[in-house]
Amino acid sequence: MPELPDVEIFRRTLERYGLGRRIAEVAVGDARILEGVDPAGFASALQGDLLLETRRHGKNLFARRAKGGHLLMHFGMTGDLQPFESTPPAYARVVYRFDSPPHLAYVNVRMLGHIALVADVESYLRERQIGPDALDPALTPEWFAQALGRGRRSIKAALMDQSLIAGLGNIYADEVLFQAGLRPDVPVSALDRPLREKLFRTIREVLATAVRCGAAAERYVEKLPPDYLTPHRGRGGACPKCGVPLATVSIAGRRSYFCPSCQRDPRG
DNA sequence: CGTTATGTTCGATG
DNA sequence: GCATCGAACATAAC
Repeated sequence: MPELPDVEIFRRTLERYGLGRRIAEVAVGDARILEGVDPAGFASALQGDLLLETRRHGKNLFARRAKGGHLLMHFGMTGDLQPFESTPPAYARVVYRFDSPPHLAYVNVRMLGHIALVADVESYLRERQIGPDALDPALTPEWFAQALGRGRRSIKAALMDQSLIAGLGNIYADEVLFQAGLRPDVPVSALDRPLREKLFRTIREVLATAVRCGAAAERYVEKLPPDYLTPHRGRGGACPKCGVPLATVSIAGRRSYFCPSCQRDPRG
């Protein structure tokens, strides 16, 4: 699930159920999800701690700790953050129990994400070379047009590059390009300034819409606007705008779905 | 058994 | 240096 809109939903879940409540007990179901800390150290650090505020940056979720520093959760491809009353859900890798229910479970089937304790958010983002958050209000179309650069790489690869702009993954990069009417395999060098600025506005609009719809690509997909590509990806889907069968192409090792009729190469 | 999946990283290669 | 590609990680579903 977790791209920016999904992680934003997780952030709200954490804010609602986890903020200002004393952490009574932490259970690590699988130590491999922890980064830079062992289960005992992780549990004892958080036991008796309070989470004071949340922050999402791209696909990363941070929570500031009363004891100092931040809890970081990254969700990989299959992560989730779920409240529960008494029995943790399946594949709960870390369980945070408060003094009373509801408690919170970090769920992750494929274990591709990670959880860590970080001292400073800005340093962490710098070390990992994570670029500005895609919904950062300070970003402008002019900035994006410049940041895209002149390289030969495809626009789809650029949109998924977290060091350029953080938050888009395979699903939403496809959605943005669909809404912008651009083929995913167009090299960034083929995009002129007006196209770049339009693309930036589409990024903001698509992400904001997905967040507003409470959209996690899988569970809430039916709540997205009817002309969104996302619900039609896969299994011989058709374009929601013109009905033409979707085409696919492999870019940066990921499958891209696009409408061969609605999405164009600006070079013709 | 093979293929695929919402992410990231690393080594090899062009 | 830049960009792409495949593999790796780990697990389930078809």
